[in-house]
Parts: sequence; C-alpha cells; structure tokens
Amino acid sequence: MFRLPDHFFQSTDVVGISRALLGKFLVTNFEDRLTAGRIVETEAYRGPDDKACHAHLNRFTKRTQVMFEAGGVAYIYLCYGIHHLFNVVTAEAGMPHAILIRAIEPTDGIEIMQERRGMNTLKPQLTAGPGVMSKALGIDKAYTGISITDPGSPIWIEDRQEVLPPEDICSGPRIGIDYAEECKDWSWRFWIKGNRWVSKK
DNA sequence: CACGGGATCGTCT
DNA sequence: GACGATCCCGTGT
Repeated sequence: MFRLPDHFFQSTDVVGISRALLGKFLVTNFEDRLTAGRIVETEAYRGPDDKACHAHLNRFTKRTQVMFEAGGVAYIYLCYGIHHLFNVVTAEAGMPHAILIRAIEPTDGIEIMQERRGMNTLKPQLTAGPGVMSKALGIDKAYTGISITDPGSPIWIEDRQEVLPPEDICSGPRIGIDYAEECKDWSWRFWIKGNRWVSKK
C-alpha cells in the first residue's frame, strides 16, 4: 500500500498507464477526512495527435498549461459550468498527455462521500461518472496543477497490491467526444469487466 | 427504460 | 457569444 511515484506517470505510453490505473486506488484527504475508491474506469487523452484532447496540436492556454508539466500532477477543469473533472497528467514535461478518471468503487470514507453528494444510500451513482466522482472525493479545480506524488499532497493514487487479470480489462470509445472526427472511435476508454461501479455499459 | 432539455460558467474565438 | 471529456429530472411508454 503505497503512493504511486512520479516514474509511474512519466512513461510516454498514456494508453498503457490508463490500463495500469485500473485496480489502483484514488485517495483524497482534505481536513483529515479520508475518502478513497478503487479505480474502475479511465480514459486516455494524448496531446498533439488526439482531437479529443484539450491540448490537441499542442494547444497551450492558461487552462491546458498544466498538461505540459511532467507526469504526476493533477489536471482538473470545469465542465459544463458545473462539474470538476479529475485527470492525472502523464509523460515527460512538454508532452501533454492526461488520463481522465471516470469512476471509482467506493472503499474508504463512504459516509463522507455520501454527505458530499447529499445521498443516504450506497449506489453506483455516488461515484460513477467523472463529475460525481470528483464531488464525492471533494475534488475541485482549485487543486489543478498540484503534484499527486509528493508526500503530504491531499490527493494521490495508491497501489494496494491488487492483481487484476488482463482479461478483466475492457475497452471502447471514449464518452462525450463525438466531435473528435477520426479520433472519436479510438478504444481509449478502459473499465473493469462486469463492475457495477462503471459509469456506462 | 428511452428520450429531451436545463443547469451554469470558464474558456477561447 | 458559443459551447462543453456531465448530470439530473421530467415526461412518456
């Protein structure tokens, strides 16, 4: 059970890292309130050549600049004016890759997550979907750009030595990017087979 | 269960 | 000034 280090995130294979994140644990600890869940769904976004990526053609703006940092920092942005979507930046500095974490299976601090979501029952809509997952974990865009590998950072990803058989990894097109032309059908969304905490079938 | 629409605001044109 | 890597609720079946 340890915090994933920078080198885990600094390979150039963003698709491979997206698969490798399945079965790891996304953890937050804000004001001594620890919440976490097992990552069950991810999507890869690959900078220059991916029309679905905010940093397509190396587009560098105030919003996208953190994607150009070395792997291991958080890229969090506001979507539809409401939802704060959490990504982890990967690759070396200057290469704008990121992975969207879309869903977790709640494991720690479940009551805290329910409170943040205003729910009193435990069901997949607590954390199935990138917007609601962030809300349950207390993540918002104020944390964009922070390292998730520094000891002491309030957001990190943990390896709890769970083994996930390769045949349990499914893939398909990414969600909500139909505008991305020839990139829209790339199978860069990954999820754990049969897991009820995944956002979509 | 499928759908259709509204919420809501930062970001970029 | 348009739109989005979403979600939720209302309607109809």
